[in-house]
Amino acid sequence: MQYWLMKSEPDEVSIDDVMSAKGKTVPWFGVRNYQARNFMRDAMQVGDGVLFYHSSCPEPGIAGIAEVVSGPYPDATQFDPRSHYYDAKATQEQPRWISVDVKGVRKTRLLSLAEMRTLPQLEDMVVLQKGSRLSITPVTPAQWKHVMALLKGD
DNA sequence: GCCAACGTTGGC
DNA sequence: GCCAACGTTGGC
Repeated sequence: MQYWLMKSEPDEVSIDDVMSAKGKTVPWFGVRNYQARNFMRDAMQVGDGVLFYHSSCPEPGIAGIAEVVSGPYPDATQFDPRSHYYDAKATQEQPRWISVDVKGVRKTRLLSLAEMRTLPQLEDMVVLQKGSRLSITPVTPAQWKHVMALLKGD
């Protein structure tokens, strides 16, 4: 059992989109970075906890709690020429990119990036490190607990 | 829109 | 394998 922070642009998939999706579950598509892909492929397990983070938006920050509900499988968008995420070098036989399914647990108040940066308990979070751009980053149990406590009831 | 930081590509 | 050029991310 591990914990992750996963970034999504709310214009594309917001926490509200997840909570209103069928089964509150969405495929995590569009990851096109090998490090992030490898986390999904090699480390993530069903039941892992996810901090759902809104990025590239007016108020970036943690917007909800989710969980991993599938193992890795090929990301369908890599095969779709009309998709923004199309990858001509990917084939059905040899896919390059993968998805996992993520299920919304609950929407929370926004724990903004600015607030996160004020919390000493979170200062070592990978996502807060200078220059960190990875869309999927590990979260320690202590960090997870602290965020859960902060968002309890919100 | 700016720009720092990082990732990828491709020539050599 | 090196590394310059270019592309992307993402906060501000």
